[in-house]
Amino acid sequence: MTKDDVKEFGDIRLERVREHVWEMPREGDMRVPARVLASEELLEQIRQDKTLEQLRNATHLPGMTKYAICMPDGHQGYGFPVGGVGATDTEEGCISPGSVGYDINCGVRMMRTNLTYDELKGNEEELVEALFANIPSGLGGGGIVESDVDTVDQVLSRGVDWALEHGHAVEADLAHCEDEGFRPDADPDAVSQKAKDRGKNQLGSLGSGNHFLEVQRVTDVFREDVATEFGLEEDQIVVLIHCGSRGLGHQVCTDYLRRIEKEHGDLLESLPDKELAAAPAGSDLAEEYYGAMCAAINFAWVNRQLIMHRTRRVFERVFGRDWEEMEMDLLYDVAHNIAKKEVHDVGGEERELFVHRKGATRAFPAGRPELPSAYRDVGQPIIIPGSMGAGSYVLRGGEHSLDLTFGSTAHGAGRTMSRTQAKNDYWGETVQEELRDQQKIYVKAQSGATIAEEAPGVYKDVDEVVRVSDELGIGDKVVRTFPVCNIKG
DNA sequence: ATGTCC
Repeated sequence: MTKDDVKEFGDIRLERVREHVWEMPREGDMRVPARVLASEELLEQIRQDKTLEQLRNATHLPGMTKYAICMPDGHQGYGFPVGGVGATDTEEGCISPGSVGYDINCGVRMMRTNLTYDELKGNEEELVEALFANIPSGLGGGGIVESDVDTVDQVLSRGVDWALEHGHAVEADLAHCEDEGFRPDADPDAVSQKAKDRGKNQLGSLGSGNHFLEVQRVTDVFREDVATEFGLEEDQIVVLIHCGSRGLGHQVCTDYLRRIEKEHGDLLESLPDKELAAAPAGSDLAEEYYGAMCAAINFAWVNRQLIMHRTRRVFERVFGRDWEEMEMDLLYDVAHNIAKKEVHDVGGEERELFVHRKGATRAFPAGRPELPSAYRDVGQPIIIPGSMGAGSYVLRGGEHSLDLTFGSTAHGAGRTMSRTQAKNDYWGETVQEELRDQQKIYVKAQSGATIAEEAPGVYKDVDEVVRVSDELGIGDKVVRTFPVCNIKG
């Protein structure tokens, strides 16, 4: 090992295993080593906040298997880093709400169209206004569906099938969603009344922060054969939707963190950070949290489904054609804040694990039984949103993902500065005008502050994040897109 | 992320 193969950041030591793979050796009470998957450039950003310390803390969780992993877009989060993957044994391990995240099943879906950028050009203002007027966004209530608690119960237990029954989906939408838009382990009774009350008027709403809906055009195709399988080609218009489970998921996380802290204080005492609070596998609370989390996952899938279906109607009005004629079909929907029971090979043994992916995307390669038939032979589509000035990527689950990351890759570009800092450095209206005048990107938001907080300059280089994913073979580049219209909270 | 503290 040469000097360049070792990095010392305070008391944290990283050793280069090979290109883009850094290992934090096991020491003290760490149960396993940790790994950071990053280029030198991204590692230099990752080391700036508490990410590495949080990653080390995560290795203390009971039942942690192989290693705790930080993705190339990793940054500091609540307890467990955003961009973190941790797999714990479902019998001897634990489940940790902070390692899933507050926004349960925050995720991304992409819808294709058969429109080209040339056909859309000139209609950007009308389209962005129509989308903004018809798709609820921002903090607080107001959704596409104004429901009651009974309806919320149906959504929680049935997922996208509920949307299908009520005319907000077609069969093909279910077939092109992670888990077919339905987690059977959902237990609506484990979701508090308060959480349901928060969710009942938020079904079909974007929310705020980094959530958005973006019309994009495909600018680059890297793997022609896979792009063809995904129905993607250069100059095609696509729609990307990024949002989660709103107040409902947030309340589920809050409720269970509080209960777990109280009822499993002994486990809490053994952890280096109280924010990692976890329920031991097999305990009543672990079961309840898993059921509630799965219910919140279903809620988020319905949320994205309602927004997508409404988007079809908006396009119909703006372009004067039926959505079916514009072939507005769902490519795929991926979750990036989730914990799931999955079977993985660990040292030659098949084991069932809770795979916590917090700000990390499932990236299963061809052949995994969980994949829908459309993608079983090619690998799952992965959608990686970048900033509103940079564009996004579609990847394909890479052949090394099961070995390296429990079948996971990055989830986005990752912030480089706080929201407070961003508001000091940027002015929303200026950002909006520059995007329009210099890049022909039309942005409309509820609040100028949100535009400032989400200015392209506050994000890491999505190209660099994706390059690392591609070179490691965990998620392979398929196409790149560029923003056309963006609406947000 | 989030009715940005019950």
